[in-house]
Amino acid sequence: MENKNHTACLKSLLPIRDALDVINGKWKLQIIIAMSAGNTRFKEIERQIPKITSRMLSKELKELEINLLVKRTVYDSLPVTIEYVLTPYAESLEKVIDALKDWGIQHRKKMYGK
Amino acid sequence: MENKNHTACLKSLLPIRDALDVINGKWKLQIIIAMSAGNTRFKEIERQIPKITSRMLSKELKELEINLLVKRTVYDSLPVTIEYVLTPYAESLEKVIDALKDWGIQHRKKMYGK
DNA sequence: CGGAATCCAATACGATACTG
DNA sequence: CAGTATCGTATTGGATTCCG
Repeated sequence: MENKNHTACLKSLLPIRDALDVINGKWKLQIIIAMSAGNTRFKEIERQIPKITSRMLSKELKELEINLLVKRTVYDSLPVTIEYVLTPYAESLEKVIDALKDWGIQHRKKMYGK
Repeated sequence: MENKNHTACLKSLLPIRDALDVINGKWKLQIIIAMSAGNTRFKEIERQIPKITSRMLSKELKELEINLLVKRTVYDSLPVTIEYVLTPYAESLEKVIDALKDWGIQHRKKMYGK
């Protein structure tokens, strides 16, 4: 970081905020994880995530859908069923998530001893 | 992400939250950028960041110091001067920041067209 | 089942004034 | 200069109830 110039760094603030907004919040990553484990139905996902409320799950799924990470499909069965699946695009987050995880792991060691 | 198992993903949530907590918020990265440009004094940093208040700068600098990213030094000059510098440890954030920036850039293209 | 509506609590952030 | 104190606002998340 120190070897980059100021204006170049400033310009990168916007995309960084974009990225943070997408994955931040208390539930987004937990939802992605629950879905990556194969859960596709609203109630299924809800059961996988302790303490989440239907209100928050609904809200977060909408945001993930807007950001093209989740696809929502309504099936015309009786009763109608609704399926949530991660899009292939969601895999592009992997590098970001891994970077955060790696840094988080070593930071925790540094802060609280290994 | 899809090819990892659920419990392994769940375990990574804690370090990810650690990392996000450190860099999240409206000002943290702006402060780091201002400091990486060579600003070391409180008022200097404040001037580099439009709209930040002394209250927020003070609060965020404390948190960055707690997380070992910033070193605060009091010099016994007259009047006393105080210097803030990024620690070498702060450079370890580079990979995280770059990953966020890269994803953010391509996400913005995907969402709003190139 | 898959939510929406309403209300409430906590936290983040801002404005302003002031201090050693 | 380098902050602190106080207050107000805004955004976020939670609890509960209800609906087709």
